[in-house]
Amino acid sequence: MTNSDKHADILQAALELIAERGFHDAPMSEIAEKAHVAAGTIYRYFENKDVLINDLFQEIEDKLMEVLLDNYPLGEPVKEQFFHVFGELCRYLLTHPLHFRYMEQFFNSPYGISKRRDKISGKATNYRKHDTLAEIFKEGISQQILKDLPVVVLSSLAIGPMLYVIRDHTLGFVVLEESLIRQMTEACWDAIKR
Amino acid sequence: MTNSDKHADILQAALELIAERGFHDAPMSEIAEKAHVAAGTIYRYFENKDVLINDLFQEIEDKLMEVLLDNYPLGEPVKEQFFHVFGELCRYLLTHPLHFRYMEQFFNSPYGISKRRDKISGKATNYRKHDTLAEIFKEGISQQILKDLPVVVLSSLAIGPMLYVIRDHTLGFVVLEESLIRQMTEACWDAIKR
DNA sequence: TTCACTGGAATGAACGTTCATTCATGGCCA
DNA sequence: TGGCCATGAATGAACGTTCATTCCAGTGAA
Repeated sequence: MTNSDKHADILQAALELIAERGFHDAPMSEIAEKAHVAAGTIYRYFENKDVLINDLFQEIEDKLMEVLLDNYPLGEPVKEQFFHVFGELCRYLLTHPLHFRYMEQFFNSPYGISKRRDKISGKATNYRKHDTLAEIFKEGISQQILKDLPVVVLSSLAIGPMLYVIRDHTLGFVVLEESLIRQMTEACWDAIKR
Repeated sequence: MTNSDKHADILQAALELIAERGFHDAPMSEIAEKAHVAAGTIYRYFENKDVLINDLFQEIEDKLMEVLLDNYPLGEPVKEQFFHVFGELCRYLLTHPLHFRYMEQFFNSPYGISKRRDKISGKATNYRKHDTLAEIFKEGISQQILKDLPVVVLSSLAIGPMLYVIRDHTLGFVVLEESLIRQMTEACWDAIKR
């Protein structure tokens, strides 16, 4: 194969292994094997495992943001914006279960926690991406459409259930068809609307 | 100290270390050190690390169940039962942050996932404990008080947000005072009520 | 030939677990 | 009472394994 892009191959292999088995059961040797590359080769593309893990996170987050901001109903009512983001996010995660499971692992690990801490304290190294959902909530609160609760709490009320259910879906505990997604979205809206 | 209970000491040390740093950053050697015990001694009390981890989970779950079932408003309306369980759970987790963080780690790991799988498929090894919350939801659905959604989904809608917010609380991202808890409980009820 | 890239064996640190040994206690006999 | 022994809990050095990372010989395009 003349056109091999080892950088991408390695990321893909890492994604599959880590999403399925977790950070600690995804040895570099196996990532290498899956990427059809030798163990040492990985280190030509990524300084070490931590960097690989963080790069992969960044890649996924970028893709996700792109999807969320595509066709974004700017200027439309808050409810519409919420349904757009919620729906797209849900659809994306359901069609990309590996990305979902990877993100879940990431946020439940020290990697994700420190990233989150940076973000909330405003020390994000990454300015181009503003927090879409937080903006919607602030707007909704000031328009008295949403309950007057801290943004972090509104986020949890809206997104928390969805993430749980998607997890149950990827684990095979529920089947999330379109109508169920709609009902859930409504229920989450009920939870945050005033 | 004549009255040392090494079994309990080891569990406590494991709890603290694992809750703070995760399963994979809690070596047996350090658990031993923290419990003021030699490495080998742990193996007199627990067959191996997996057993230690599962025993600790069981202990915490038992304590939690005891709290939830204490003063349980049997025969009262569904809403009342829900508020009781929700409130007690919330209070318990907030006053036992180590237990909360441990459970979180556990459920986000292969340990917890297989446990959950057993439970849902009815293969639980542990018959004495019925799933309180699931019972409430089934009752609420049949009385047409709650939305007609799968129990797993209702659970996520009700409990998901709370767990997220408590996490943010233990990480210092929000301060959960009593009024905020009440507002959240109401919001969760809004999400599941018909 | 040169040189950037690759493969995969080698390295060393960290871990869970084992086991030969030590230690502490309580019962027993003189 | 005082000395001895039996029991089994506790110890921690050592072992085997796994892993991330390094190193260097080999390869092929220019």
